[in-house]
Amino acid sequence: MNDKIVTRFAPSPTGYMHIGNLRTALYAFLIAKHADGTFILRIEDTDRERLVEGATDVIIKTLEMTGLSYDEGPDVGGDHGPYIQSERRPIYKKYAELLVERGAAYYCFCSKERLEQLHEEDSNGGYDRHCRDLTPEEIQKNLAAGLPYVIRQRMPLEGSTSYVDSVFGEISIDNAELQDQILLKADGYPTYNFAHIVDDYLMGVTHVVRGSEYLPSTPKYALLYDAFGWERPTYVHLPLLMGKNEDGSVSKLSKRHGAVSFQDLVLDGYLPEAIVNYIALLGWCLKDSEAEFFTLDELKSVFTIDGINKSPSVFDFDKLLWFNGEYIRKMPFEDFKKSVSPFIKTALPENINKDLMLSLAAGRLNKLSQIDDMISFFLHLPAYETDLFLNKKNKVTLENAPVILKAARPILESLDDWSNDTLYSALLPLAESLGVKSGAVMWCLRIAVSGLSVTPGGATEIMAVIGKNETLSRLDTAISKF
RNA sequence: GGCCCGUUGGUCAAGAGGUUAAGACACGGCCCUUUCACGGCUGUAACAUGGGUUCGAUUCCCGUACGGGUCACCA
Repeated sequence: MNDKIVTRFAPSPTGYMHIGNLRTALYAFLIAKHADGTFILRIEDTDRERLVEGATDVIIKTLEMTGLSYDEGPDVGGDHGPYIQSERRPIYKKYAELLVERGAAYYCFCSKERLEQLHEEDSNGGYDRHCRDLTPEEIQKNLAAGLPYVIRQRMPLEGSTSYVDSVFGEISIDNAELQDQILLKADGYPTYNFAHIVDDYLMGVTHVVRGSEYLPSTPKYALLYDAFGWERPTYVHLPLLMGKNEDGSVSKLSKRHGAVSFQDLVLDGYLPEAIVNYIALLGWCLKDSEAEFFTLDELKSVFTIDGINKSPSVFDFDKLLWFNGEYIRKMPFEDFKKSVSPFIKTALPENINKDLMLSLAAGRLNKLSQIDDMISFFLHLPAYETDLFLNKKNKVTLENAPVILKAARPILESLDDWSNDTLYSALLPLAESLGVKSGAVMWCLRIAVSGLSVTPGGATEIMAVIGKNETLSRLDTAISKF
C-alpha cells in the first residue's frame, strides 16, 4: 500500500465535451497533480445505445488541447487496462457473481412490463424487490430455461448509510430510500453504478471526483465497497454548473444556454487557456488571495480541495469573454497571428500592412471570431454620410471638416515614408495652422479613411495599414461628399 | 411528492462570534488618448427569512421560504 493520490476522469463518449465535464476533469487532474499523483482517463461506454462514433477522439483531443495529460488511458496504456469499459466485460461479470455468492446481490428475472406495472402500483417509488427471495431452485430453473436476467444489489431495508464527502461533509441516507439497483444489465453490460466501483478499485483510484448529482446515490456505492470488503475511496463531489435562463431563473448548464461545449467555445474564438482559467474559478477559489489569473502549472501547485465550495455557480459568458480578451492581449504577437488566421474569412489585399492591422486588432479583440468584423473596413470603405464627421468635443462641423480634409491632401501626397510616426508628425502642424485642435484633424481624417466612428487604431495608423494610394483615394471620396 | 444539497451585491466570490462585509466581471462617472479599446481613479449595489444560544450574530443551532439535484436495464 502507498498513499499516492490517484484520480480519474471517466466520461461517456456521447459526442461532445460539456464544459461541466471539462471542469470535473480539471479538478480531478489538479487534485492528483497537486500531490504528484496519478491521473487516469477511462471511457465509460456501457450504454450501447448512446454511443457516438468519434466521441472518444473528441475527449482525447480536448484533454490534449487543455493540457490535462493523463498517466493512464486508452491511448497511452498503463498497468490497469483496458481503459475502455466495454473491453472489461468479463471482469464485471466475475465480480457481480462474487457479490451474488456473498448474498449482497441477486438474480432478478422481472420483465420490463412487470417492472412498469409494479412502478404504477407502488406509490413509494416502485422498489423492485420481488426476486429478492427466490429460492436457489427457482433461480437455477430460470437460468436453465434461459430467462433473461439482471443482477441487482441487495440493499439493507432498515437503518441508514452514511459517508463523509470532502466538500459537503457527512451525508446520511435512510436505507429505505435505496433501491435495489441493477448492477449487471440483461445485455451483459454493467451499469455505471457497478462498473465504476469495480474499475475504481482495480485501478487504485483513491479520490472519486465527480458532480454533486451523485451525492444522494453515493451511499449505494459505499455499500458496494463494504460488500466487497474494499476500503471506501475519498469522495470529492463538485458543485453544479448552472446557466442563466432568459426569465432570470437558473438551471443546470445545457445547450439552451448557448455554446457550452469546449469545442463550441474554441470555434467561437475562445482560447483553451482562458477557458481553463475561467472554469477553474467556478466552484473553487484560492483562499487569502485576490489572484485570479492562473496557468495550469500554477493551478497544480495551489489547487486544494478545501478551496472548493458547495454552492452551484452560474456560468458567466461576460466574465469568460473578459478573461479571453486578457489572454489575447498577453499573447506573443506571432502566436496571436497563428491563432487568429483561421478566423479571417476574407482575402486580404497584397499591399496592405497585415501585421500592423492585426496588432491594432489584437488589443481590442475579446474573442478571435470578432476579427472579421473588426478589420472589414480596412478592405472595403463602408458607405457613410457627412454627418459622421460631426464631433462636438473636437469642434468638428460640416463647415470646417472639408477644409481640414482638403488641406491634408497635399501634405499626404507629398509624403514618401508611409509610416505611422511620419504621418502623424507631418499632420500635426496642420492643426495649428488651421487654428483647430489636433483631435479635430485626426478625427476628420480617421472618418475619411475608415468610414466609421469607432475603429481599431487612429487616423494615421489606419493610413499606414491601407497604404498611400488607398488613403488618397478615400480622402477624395470624402472631399467629394461635400 | 420522498430524500439529499445549497442560499453574502445582477454574476463569480473572500470573510470573521464584535469588520467601514474584500476583490473580480458587468454597469455609471472621471482621467489618459489620434475614435474605440487597454490602463488608472472612482461610484451604485449584498449577508433569503423567523426563532433561539450569546453581552453581541450575517457568522453557531432549529424551523420556514426559495433554488438546485436525485429517485432508469443513462451516466
